[in-house]
Amino acid sequence: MEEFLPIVKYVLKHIQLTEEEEIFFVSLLRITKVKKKQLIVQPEFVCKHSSYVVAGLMRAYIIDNKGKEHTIALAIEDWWIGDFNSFIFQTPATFFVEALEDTLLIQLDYEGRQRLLETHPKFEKFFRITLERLSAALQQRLLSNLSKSAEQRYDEFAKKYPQLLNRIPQYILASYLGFTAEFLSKIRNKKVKKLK
Amino acid sequence: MEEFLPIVKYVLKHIQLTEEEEIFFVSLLRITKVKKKQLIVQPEFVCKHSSYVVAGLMRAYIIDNKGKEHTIALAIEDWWIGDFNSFIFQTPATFFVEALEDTLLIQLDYEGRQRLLETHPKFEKFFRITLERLSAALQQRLLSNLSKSAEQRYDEFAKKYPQLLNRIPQYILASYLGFTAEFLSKIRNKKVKKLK
DNA sequence: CGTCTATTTGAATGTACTCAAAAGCGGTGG
DNA sequence: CCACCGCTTTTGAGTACATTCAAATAGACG
Repeated sequence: MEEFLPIVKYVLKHIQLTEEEEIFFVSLLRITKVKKKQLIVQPEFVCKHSSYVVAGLMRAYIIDNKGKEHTIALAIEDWWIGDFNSFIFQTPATFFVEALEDTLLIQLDYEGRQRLLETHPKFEKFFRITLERLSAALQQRLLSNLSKSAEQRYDEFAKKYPQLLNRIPQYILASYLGFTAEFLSKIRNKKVKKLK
Repeated sequence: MEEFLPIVKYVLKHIQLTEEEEIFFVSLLRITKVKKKQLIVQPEFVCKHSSYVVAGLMRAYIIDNKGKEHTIALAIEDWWIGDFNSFIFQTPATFFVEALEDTLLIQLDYEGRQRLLETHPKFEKFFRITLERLSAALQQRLLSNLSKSAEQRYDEFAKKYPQLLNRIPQYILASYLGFTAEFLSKIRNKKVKKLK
């Protein structure tokens, strides 16, 4: 049970659980270890699990029709990742989900989630709250893309996730922020020069 | 009660209700009529209601530090609108929410929603499902902004919401899609010329 | 109608992209 | 432990997509 502690703590932040509820919840989970560069979701296949990151770093991305990657989500410790659309509606994925570092995941599959919600409706509240936060974050990111320049978005990210800045390859960060790796390099270079 | 039928139908799409539940839910609602250009939310004030559009058209937008408007959401019949962050966390709004047409709203205030969730946990499921759909839609829009050109985004919108195309002023549509009104005009002009 | 707001048009500009090549860096095997 | 290979980052020149600003035109509403 020890190994499921992080996710249980996460759930307890949002709802209270009896011992029975906790045990049932944990019984639906499984541990998965993935190595750097390994894919856990890919286009055409249905995304069967929602994955909670215990340790490590994951990302979800697409490849557009020009062959360019666009990072739709990043997830470090205590975050969730997957192809959201594919998981919720159990339709073929459009994203790749890969490990950027060796990563330890705790996974809940779709059937498990369904059973959990049917037998323990208390978890509806848990998912409702986490979805509120997800929606709020997505809206903020959209707003940022609509109203800010590339450099402003970079600064915003650097301020919000300083610990991530040196953990993610720059070409991936660029694809997350919505511009090219070359341009990110130029933004950084400009900042270095300014400091002198 | 008649006037609350649209919203009740909307809820019934996602969860089943007993007569008691339906009556209690409706007791928490109120009808609001807003005229074109009228604001129902503005920055600094807390967004107290979640608004369901019965008839008409609303939009949520911000004004950035250069004085430009960015439309974060549009809502026609059978959609919800508000300053999501402000409503969920009951913090000061950052958006304006205004009517683009004379609009009939049904509103649920924050306290009402809280009471509803506390006394009728069944509604957790309702909000969970609607939030799943909201998140999925936001993610798709973000993806579109990350990976597509202005013209492609316009085409996508035109295909997805043909009925909205001639109902929204073009400068607002442009601010929703993430480019300027002038550029939208040029995109449209180009299309007209191609047809000849 | 007249006025106010929205759309169009054009020229100049800017931000970010493309492509290609060089430099840097990190891991792996000999 | 060093040399090499592959991947990431940097650099620069040329380009493209989209913006800005200003003025003209078209539309909507009282």
